[in-house]
Amino acid sequence: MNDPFELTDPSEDPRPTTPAERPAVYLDGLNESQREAVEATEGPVLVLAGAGTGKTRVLTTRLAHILLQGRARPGEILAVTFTNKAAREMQERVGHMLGTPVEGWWVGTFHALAARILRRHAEAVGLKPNFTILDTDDQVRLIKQILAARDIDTKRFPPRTFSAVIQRWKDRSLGPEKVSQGEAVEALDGTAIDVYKDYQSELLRQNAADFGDLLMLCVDLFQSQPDILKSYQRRFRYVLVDEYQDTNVAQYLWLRLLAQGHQNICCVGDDDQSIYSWRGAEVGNILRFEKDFPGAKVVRLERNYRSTPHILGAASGLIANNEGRLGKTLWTDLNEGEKVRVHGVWDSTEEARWIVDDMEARQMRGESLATMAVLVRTSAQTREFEERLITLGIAYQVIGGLRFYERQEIRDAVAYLRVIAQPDDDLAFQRIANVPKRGLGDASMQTVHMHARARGISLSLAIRELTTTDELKSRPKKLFTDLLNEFDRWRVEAHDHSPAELMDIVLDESGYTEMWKLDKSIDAPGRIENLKELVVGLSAFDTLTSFLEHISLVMENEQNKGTDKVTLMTLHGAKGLEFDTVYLPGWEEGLFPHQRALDETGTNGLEEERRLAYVGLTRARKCATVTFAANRRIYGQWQSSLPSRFVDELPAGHIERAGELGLSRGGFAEDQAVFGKVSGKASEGYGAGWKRAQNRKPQDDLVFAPARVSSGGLEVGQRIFHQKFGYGSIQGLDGDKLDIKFEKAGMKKVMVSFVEKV
DNA sequence: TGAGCGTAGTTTTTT
DNA sequence: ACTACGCTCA
Repeated sequence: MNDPFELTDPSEDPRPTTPAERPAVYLDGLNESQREAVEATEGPVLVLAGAGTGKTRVLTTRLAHILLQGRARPGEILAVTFTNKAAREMQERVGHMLGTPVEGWWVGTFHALAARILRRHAEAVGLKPNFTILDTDDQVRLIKQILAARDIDTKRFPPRTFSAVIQRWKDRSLGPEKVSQGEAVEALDGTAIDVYKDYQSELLRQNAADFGDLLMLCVDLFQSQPDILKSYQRRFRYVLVDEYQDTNVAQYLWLRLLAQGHQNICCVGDDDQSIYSWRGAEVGNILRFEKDFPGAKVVRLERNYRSTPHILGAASGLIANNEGRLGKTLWTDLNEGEKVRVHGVWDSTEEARWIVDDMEARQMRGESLATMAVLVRTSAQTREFEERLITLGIAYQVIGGLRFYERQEIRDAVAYLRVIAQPDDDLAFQRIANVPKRGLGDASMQTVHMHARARGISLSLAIRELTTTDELKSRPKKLFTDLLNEFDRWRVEAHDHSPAELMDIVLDESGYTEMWKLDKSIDAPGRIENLKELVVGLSAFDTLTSFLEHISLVMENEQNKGTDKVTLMTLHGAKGLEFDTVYLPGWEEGLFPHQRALDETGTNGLEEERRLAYVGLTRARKCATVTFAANRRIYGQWQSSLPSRFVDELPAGHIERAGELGLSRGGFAEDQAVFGKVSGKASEGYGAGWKRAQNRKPQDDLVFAPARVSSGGLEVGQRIFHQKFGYGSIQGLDGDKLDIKFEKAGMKKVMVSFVEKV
């Protein structure tokens, strides 16, 4: 595998051999606005690329155009993406367009590019060039230790909460000293800022950086060292950014600093597809572009090449309910096609059955399974689909879930390599010090820990110092010394062995593989397989350092393609993909839009959920099907649910109720009786949600009564039970929501359908 | 050190 | 309903 960042100095880059005068055949076939986006090479450009409007084509053609015109050498171009997949695709497609692989240009993810810059100037921010990059798991483990040292109650504030707060600060490029007084006092009772300070100094001590640091420290570097910044500004004559709507403040600052001089920055994005605010993305970055870069050219790509008019119409009608959009009008030349099907079912089991049966019918008609996808709001929803698919013997793949390097055995093995590469890597050392069991239990680790902390040194160093004192008992002292000697030996071995060979040696000599061989549990053989796979993967690397960089920043899920399979994944995972046939199950209030999005971020949350629905619909080329169930199991309990408000927002002219409704009527009959009983009492204060449901003319027969509360009598003072918040009493009625004072959780606004009378 | 038990949490995910 | 965790006790 190539290191994507193998870089030659720009002066060594060969000039493109193609003369600029050559007729630009690669521009043929672009529509007018696409061409405009490609040809506007100078100055700031914002390309608002609606779903399916040929964004990737524009990006790659623009890059090729800059190179072919001789405006820049490859090394003078910076192309930034969010995912490795996107970076790889860009690399491949530009190479393909030019007929030769492009080498020496800076294409990659924000994090990989920032890491690369940071390694060159590590000393300027207090790191060494071989610093370790910590992942989420490492972060949390480190925070746990800090909380323990500070005696903070992890019951009240779990480590993850601190991790999240710190990450959000880093997303905004706020180091501990830059967090405002007000925020510092407020966050987690003022403890977060102290933990943040400890966390940062501990990272420096361990010569490590987390994902957020890569951007934040790079911004710090640029701001504190104008000369360094200038050198990069001069180097990168053209800057290109994909998925701009997903950038956070740190990334925005990073880009702005780099593009400040020449202002040749082209950002491509779609505000309607911004679905990552929960991990720090700021839609504001895209909405503000013209202010940040005065004189910016804005190009709208509105011609859609993917979906039929009905699908496009449904999606556009839906997204029109959002406010504060930059606004685009998607259109297409394609034939009308089918309307978006909307289908109500009794419960989630029936939903899975109905959808999978529909897929099977298509397969019988000769449609390939690979053209079909089920896009869910939450990953738990895939389970019932899997069960049904297994029953019918239909091949499927679930995208998402645990990744290769997130598995325990892989992380352990990598931890050995990390300690070899960097003796100060305490997190890695702790992970494997007693794995396999060496008799180094908590007690002796504690002693080492205390000494290390007191002296402000790494665990390895602490052990070395302790070998001359009596603080450790003689047995653990010897065991620790043996372990350190092993590592010293492996470090020597590392000189004349490839990383793969070294891994082999270490796994063998440490007894790690042996440990799993002796393990009787069912997943042990699989783990040994994974370790073998790791060694194979390692053989592509020449140096330990390049491998470690790869595993923390570039490594991804291997998805065995080839066989014809249906795809199951979350809506988030589907961004950027397309399928002929798309199924969108679970369009119910509380699930989609998700209750937590509504509770935690209100209107903004709702709008983001709506964008998610928009993303889902626009994945479909030919056929989109929305379904919702009257009953669904949530946290193990059956709850009744109302169709999502998004169902109402789909323009009537573009949808059709699926013909098979009759199938589910049997199921409804029972419900209708309940419904009748309830509706008589509706006037007693069921609220607008109920009325909304009952007034819904076109879909009257798709409306369900929440069985839970159907015995009526929801009024102020009523005692209720909520699955998540426990017991409480109703304080007020507000539409389909209730204001409830919970005994433990305090005041909350919750959905009618989620409470039970007690 | 490890099994057994009780409690809390259960949206989305990249790097 | 299910899981993952942290704690207790043998």
